[in-house]
Amino acid sequence: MSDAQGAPKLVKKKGEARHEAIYKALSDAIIEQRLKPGARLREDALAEVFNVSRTGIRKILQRLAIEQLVTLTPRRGASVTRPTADEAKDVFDARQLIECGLMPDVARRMGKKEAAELRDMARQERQALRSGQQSVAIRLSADFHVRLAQLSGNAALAEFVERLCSRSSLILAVYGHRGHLGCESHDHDDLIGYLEAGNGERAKAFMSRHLKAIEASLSMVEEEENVPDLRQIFGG
Amino acid sequence: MSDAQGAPKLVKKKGEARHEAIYKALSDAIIEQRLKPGARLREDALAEVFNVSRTGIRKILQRLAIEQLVTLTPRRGASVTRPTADEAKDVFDARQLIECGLMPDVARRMGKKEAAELRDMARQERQALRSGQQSVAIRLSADFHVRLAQLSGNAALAEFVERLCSRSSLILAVYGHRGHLGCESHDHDDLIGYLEAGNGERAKAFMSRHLKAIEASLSMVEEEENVPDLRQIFGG
DNA sequence: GCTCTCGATACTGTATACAATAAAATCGAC
DNA sequence: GTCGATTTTATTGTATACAGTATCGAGAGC
Repeated sequence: MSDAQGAPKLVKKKGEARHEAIYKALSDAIIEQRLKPGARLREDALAEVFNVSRTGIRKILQRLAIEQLVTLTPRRGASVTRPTADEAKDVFDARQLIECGLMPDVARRMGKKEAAELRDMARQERQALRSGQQSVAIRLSADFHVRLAQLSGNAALAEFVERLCSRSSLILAVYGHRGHLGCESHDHDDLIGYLEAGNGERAKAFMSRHLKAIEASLSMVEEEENVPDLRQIFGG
Repeated sequence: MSDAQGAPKLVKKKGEARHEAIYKALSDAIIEQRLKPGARLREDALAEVFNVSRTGIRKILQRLAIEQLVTLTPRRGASVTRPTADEAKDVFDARQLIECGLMPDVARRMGKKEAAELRDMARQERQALRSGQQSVAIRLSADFHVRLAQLSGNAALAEFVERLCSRSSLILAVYGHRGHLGCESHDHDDLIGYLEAGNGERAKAFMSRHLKAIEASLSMVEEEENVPDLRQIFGG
């Protein structure tokens, strides 16, 4: 899993899949902070790096804009969204309401297979953290929360959680200190325990503390911006 | 308000605003069921009706697809989404969780000005209902719920409610009987009363009953599809 | 030396043209 | 007469070319 999906490899998949791959490469790069908030994303440059025309790039940028990972300024183009403190508060309040509210349903539907899958995800996350890949760990943590929401069986809410987790990753990447990661090492394992025991109310309370702890760990200090080298980041 | 924004008037607004107008015309047409679920939306036809090139239309269709008002099938093009019963359940469960959870915050921030604005919206809704414009009333009802969510001060959750209300309108347009509208005549006024009195808990309970009542009023019978005449619908 | 204006440049916004593919219709065979 | 294969057509996917606009730099005036 080392440096992950680094280079898109210029594989000539047909249509659909190619765009999806570019989308994922971009969103991962943003979430893992290889593309830092404020970085401009020029259509020409991206088109060249990924070997597609600007048409396809624009489609992807628009999607990322709707998910609020990039900001689309009318005649200035796209740039990686720089989340504000207010937005951060809204996002974590929303997660508090939705994710906690989902826990009873998740507990009800949690089976052996699901629990095993979640434990595996938690394990991968710890491993990334141990090997110093903090930003990768942040993304894996988000994946965990999303998978959890999907287990509730409500697709609409799961999608919202997915959006909120993406934004959270961006927020964590910007405002989280190095060394003090948002999700404590064993929180996720403890949570799985409560859910597997069918104790929805306890899981709900635990999730609430868990999210509060993440939010409390943020330090609201902004970093400076710099010009990104797309070729280096994507290895194109 | 009669036949509303029927023809886009071919006004040559510059760029931004033009697309926004087309987007609104389309989403309103879908929500008010002038474009029925399953109706195909051909890019050429839309481009001609709205006097823009396919490029702009595609952008708008993609946005509508993300909001799940239209369904984008890979090489088949766009069609108005036909919500399933499962989706309807998810949407109303999600509204139950989010909108009810928001009521305490809304009650806390509700002032005289906000209450007056909401009462005016409720009045317009009743008026549309009285004059037999059921689908317009459905849209106005959605606007009311969205405005309410915005008053909570949480932009992220307000956006989610907006999405859920759009989908609800589509669901109501499809599954609601004629004559028995989702939102009862005075429910919204009663709700404003509780909120203005600062009684968040009571408002929360009332909203819960309100949403349950809407969902219970649905009859899960599907209608047949037919080919739409875009020129007639948009008056182009 | 500073600021304001004018020009060049770089980038996005939009349309159009071309290629690819899936649905439909027609023709032929059984 | 019906089923199947092939051609035709309709519609989306993609790239490219052109136009418009904002930004940056240079030069002149104060």
